[in-house]
Amino acid sequence: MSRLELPNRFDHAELCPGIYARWEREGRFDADPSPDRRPFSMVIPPPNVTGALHLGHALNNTLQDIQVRMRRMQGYSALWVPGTDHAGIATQAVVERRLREEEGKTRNDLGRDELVRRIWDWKNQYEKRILGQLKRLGCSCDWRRTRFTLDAVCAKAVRRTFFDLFQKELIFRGKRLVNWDTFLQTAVSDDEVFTESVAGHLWHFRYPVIDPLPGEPPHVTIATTRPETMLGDTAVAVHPEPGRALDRAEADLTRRRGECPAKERPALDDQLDALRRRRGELIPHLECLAAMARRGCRLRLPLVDREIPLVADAWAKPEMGSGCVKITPAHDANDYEVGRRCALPMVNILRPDGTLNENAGPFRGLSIADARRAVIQAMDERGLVEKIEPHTLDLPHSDRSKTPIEPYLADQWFVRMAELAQSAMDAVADGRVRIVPARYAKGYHDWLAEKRDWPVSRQLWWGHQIPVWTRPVADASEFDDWSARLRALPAHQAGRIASQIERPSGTSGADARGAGLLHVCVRDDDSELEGWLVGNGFVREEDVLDTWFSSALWPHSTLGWPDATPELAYYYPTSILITSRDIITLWVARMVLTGLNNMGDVPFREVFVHPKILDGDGETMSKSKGNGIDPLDIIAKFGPDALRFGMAHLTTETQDVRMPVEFECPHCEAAVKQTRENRTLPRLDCPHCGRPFATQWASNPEDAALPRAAAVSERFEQARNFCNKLWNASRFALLHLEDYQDAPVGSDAPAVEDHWILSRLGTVTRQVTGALQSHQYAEATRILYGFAWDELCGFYVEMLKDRFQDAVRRPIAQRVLAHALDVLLRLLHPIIPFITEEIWRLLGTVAPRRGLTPTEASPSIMVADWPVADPSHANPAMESRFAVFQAALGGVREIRSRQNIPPKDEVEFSVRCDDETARSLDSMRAYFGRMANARAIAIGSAAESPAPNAAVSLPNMEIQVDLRKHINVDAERARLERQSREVDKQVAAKRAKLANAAFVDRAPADIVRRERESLAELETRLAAVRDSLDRLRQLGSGS
RNA sequence: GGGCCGUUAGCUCAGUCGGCUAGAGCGCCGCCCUUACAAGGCGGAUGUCGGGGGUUCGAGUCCCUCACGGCCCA
Repeated sequence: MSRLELPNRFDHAELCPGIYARWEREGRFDADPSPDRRPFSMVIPPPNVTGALHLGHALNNTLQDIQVRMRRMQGYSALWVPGTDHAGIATQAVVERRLREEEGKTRNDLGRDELVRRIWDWKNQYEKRILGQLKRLGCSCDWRRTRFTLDAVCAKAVRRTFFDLFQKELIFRGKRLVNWDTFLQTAVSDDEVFTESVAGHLWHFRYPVIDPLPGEPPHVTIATTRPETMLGDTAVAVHPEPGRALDRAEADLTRRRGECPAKERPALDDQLDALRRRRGELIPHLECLAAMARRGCRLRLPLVDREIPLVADAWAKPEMGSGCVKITPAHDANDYEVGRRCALPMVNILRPDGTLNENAGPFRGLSIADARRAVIQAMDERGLVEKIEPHTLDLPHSDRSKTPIEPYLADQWFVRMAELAQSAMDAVADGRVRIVPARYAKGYHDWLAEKRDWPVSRQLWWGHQIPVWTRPVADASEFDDWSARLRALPAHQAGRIASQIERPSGTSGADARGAGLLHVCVRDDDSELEGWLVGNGFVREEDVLDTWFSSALWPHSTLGWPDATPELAYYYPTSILITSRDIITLWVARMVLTGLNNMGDVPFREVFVHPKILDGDGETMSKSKGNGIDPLDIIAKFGPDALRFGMAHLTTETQDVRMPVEFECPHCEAAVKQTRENRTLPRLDCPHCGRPFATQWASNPEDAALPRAAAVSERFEQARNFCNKLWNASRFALLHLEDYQDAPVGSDAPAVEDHWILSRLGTVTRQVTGALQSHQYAEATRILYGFAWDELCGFYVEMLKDRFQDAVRRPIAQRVLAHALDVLLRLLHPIIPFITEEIWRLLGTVAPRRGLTPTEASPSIMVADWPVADPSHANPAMESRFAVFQAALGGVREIRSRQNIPPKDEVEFSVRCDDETARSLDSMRAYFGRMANARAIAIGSAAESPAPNAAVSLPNMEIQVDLRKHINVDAERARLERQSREVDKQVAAKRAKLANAAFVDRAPADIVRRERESLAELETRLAAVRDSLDRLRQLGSGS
């Protein structure tokens, strides 16, 4: 398209795909190790393939792209590795749900291979969509290096890591209580669990005492929120020293009462009263029970008719419930610990699907809910229910299936965290990894400090299958025998297999010494060796690894580890990780510890944590709430550059950002505010045009047939308008550069405004570079916006319009303009890459050689040099001269506007000021004509006041506009009176401040001096305003 | 219960070392289709900086406290 017929809008929909395709075709995103350049590298936080990207991803990836584009321009070999995450449990859950809904089948109907194949199909579809979204956003990833956490390269890294940790005995298998999702039938980690308060009951049950001695009660009472778990009870606990424990509880409460605010006191008083009542009623009874526990008293567990001990353990709290607590080690985390302390048996009563197993006796086969009802009824029939109270409890739920979690005793693989966690803590503590903003380091540290072993097995089919083969061994000699056979294998000598023996744990009584399970871990994919193991009775572990296990390796697995690739040598550690705060522990911490373990070095030097995007009500956006925005909807409406600029603009140091969401009516394009009420409705009627439209919730055919409204936000309008402004300023430049000739721009020839814009350009370059390098994205956009809009467009371009009419002054104006635009485009490019590339191309057609010392422009702005401020252009004197001009111009414009003088009518004005100011303004006289349709008739200390006039008093000058033709006395008088009051107030405040001896004595001298100057200036101004007012009054009374 | 964060114009947000006569965008009001741009230009109005206390010559900024909201952990 010719420059002359450039449209007045940048057609992003038309142009962006082609621009992106050209970058890709020309290999602009590709990065390879190059010894002569510094490396910059970054791995994408891999979006999971469960669904499409949302606005949070748009923010995350925009910031990454800004960094990598800037670094590339700065001459780094800048690599951004893209990829996606297989998100084991989430993706399998989505595919299984569809399978059930669409075909009525379960995963077992399909079998492992077929289910996994279907999940791959899903993955392929969504990976394509996700990568497509990233491209639409403009991301400059090296797509040749796209990875997937379940691909062959990552698989190799996962297997090698597992093997290494296994060999170091940092991985082990054991029976542990896990969070069991009975719906998905897998263990989930603590991080995949959320708690929700649920209204329930507290059932008080009686367990008969076997052969009570005289004076001992015939039964003990326990309270439970989960009655069905009594089938798995293996003890009842009472505190060993109930009296003392109660004393401590009371002392604690008393202390809290002393420290708490007054309004909480009554509640604590109530608790204290209850405690004291208890002491009288309960303690003798509990002391008796404690004695019974010491003598080895046993109870009869009703319904399953099992003898269980009464044990003494501090977990039983005398201040709570009946003072006794039932112990179900296989189904409660606290009870599990009691079970271990007291060597209790652990009776599992659940099958993986959440129904009860044979240990539940007559209740076998029932679901948990049914069993609960049946247990309550059976206990009631036996007269063993003492009472039932309402009770709210915090019930853990699976984040994936939204069903209640059952604590469940299962065989699991764990990563031992003690040393690994410590290494990751040290890396942040000593600054090898810097977390920005620093406050997030605390959460990282606290989480790691718990050093909780990481359960890594998942009972899923979608994921990295654990590379361990197991067979039972009956005794020590059989173990020795197998150990010898394994040692004889060549693979063993080559260090490619490792073995561990697992002894049964948690059991008591049975002599398990010698017997156990022999686990063999195989380092590499080796069918021969695996065949040998299977042939010798070893069975491969069916479970797969937690997704985070593979994500934890991402910074080095994507670079080819465990192979010693050139990429790994050159690009590792990566320069920075940019991510969101919710995965600092889950992901960032784990990357640090695996990086240290596998590579001996941290995975990244810096972690930048960016804000989260909330909706207009301050809630997190999510698909299930219906308040999310699809970035593609924003791109369709505003363009990728506007989305990116908008994202950068809201990335401030503080935490989160609210983004009011609105539907865009597909009929009339009116914006309809999204509210808590309407955001989940399947259809809405547009309040503007009255016609109905569908939302994402439309499901019935009638609703779904309606046109769908996109969810958008007006917060991108500013950014879109900015792009448009830039586009049009560039159009102006291109139209006036037709006859551009490159030549060096000397230091003498340029005009005031040239010096000014060059000086400002240097400042802006310095500020923007600093802001982007320190992740102050909002600051960078603010500086660029203000400079481009107000200074370059609002002043510089306006002032060139006259010069362009002048053949003598035209060439230098063209050169400076071309240069200024060139620098501005480069500074903006990382943020708004598409439009800057297009303008760069167009600029190249008229001004291929540009700059103050002309050089050939690069073929793509992507490979142009990042601007560096030239200190010799810094010109504070010229900037302050210009500021005087801007102020004077503003004064004239204000008077025009106040007086309602038609723009076509020229006005005359004078400026009364000191000589220095007069010299500054004198050189700018001509510009008042074009920019304010005003003509200066006098400038200087002797400038006469035309009469009548309207005046505005500014620092060091008074502007007076001749109003003989225009006077609006009332408006002028009102304005001056208001101004007089304002200035008077300021003068009074200043005088008071300076009259304060403490201030004058104690404040720094230059502050005091500035205040004095400021007061003098204000006083002059006040006098001028009053003077004008007096003259106006005379005029008014005379007319 | 513990931790982190927020509360500044009607809305969404800046405000770095305490020196402020507190800013931006949107919205609002007035004028203008001026030959780059009406997604524009020029001008204007709008604030108990959440409440209270303290430190200081001086507090939006530092400290304490209360209220409300959000997030994380238990």
